[in-house]
Amino acid sequence: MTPRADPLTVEVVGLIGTVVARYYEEYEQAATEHSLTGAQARVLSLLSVEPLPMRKIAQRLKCEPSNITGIVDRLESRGLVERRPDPADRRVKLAAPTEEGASLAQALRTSLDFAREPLGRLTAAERTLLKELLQKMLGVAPE
Amino acid sequence: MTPRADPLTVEVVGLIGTVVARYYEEYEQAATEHSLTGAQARVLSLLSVEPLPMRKIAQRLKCEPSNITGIVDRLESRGLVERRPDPADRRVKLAAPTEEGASLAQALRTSLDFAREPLGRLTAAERTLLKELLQKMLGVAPE
DNA sequence: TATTGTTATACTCTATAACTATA
DNA sequence: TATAGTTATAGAGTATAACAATA
Repeated sequence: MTPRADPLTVEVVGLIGTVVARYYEEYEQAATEHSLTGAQARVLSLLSVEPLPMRKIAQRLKCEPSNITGIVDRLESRGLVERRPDPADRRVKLAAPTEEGASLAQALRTSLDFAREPLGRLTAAERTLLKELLQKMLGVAPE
Repeated sequence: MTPRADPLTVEVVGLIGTVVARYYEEYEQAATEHSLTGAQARVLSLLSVEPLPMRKIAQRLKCEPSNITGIVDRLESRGLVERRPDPADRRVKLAAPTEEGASLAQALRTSLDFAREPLGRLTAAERTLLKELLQKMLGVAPE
């Protein structure tokens, strides 16, 4: 019983597509301004929250673990990330941002103005309403 | 005067990020199910609306025109797209979907259930509200 | 035996620059 | 001379398969 071709749903889907396209463009642009590819920026942002095993990074990015080797290699060669041994399991390598990597991740977050600039057009009440609608749409428990 | 670190805005930005990630995953998955890459699916979808000169495709995808040559080559070698001369300008080649390409584009649209399935969780009134909020956020004229 | 990370390979996407054929 | 499309090239992301080290 999902809504199909009704004009309202089609229009909302189109709007969401526009949001997605704009978000992606701005993300890529922000990454490029910091001399990172999109994939590198995503990995660095992920690691700036907490160091992760290579395997976990692949799971978060939904790609094969073998790809992560190259991405982390490039970040490491720029001194933004380092590989640490995991004391609990010698097979595991934990990727962690260096100080420079952490501050670059911070700068990246700051320049990600998307949704902050457009959200400026909404009042606080409207933002709250949007939050609730997106939560319901995504099936996220409000609290 | 854009809202910065207030918790509400941060939360909405996070939700939009989730929507974007989910949309992209589902788009890539739908493309893969039809043995297309994401880029090929985007080009084919674009052409299914109307045939376009190579140059225009690049503008729409925001990439260099030289990339389009290869993408259209691959679609053409699978019989999904053809290059037609433009009667008005012999430099121009119009890329257009074949019958098979058009029906594949249609199938792709149908399997893009994102936003249709999640939107099913919203009532018609809520979808209208979401539409209006997104329009205001994107600076789109309501009509 | 199973798992972690890596290597090797092949394909696609990407930007840049140089080329061709038209305009 | 300018523009449309292409080719050539190099770098990056991707999946697959096979490998070494460790569990």
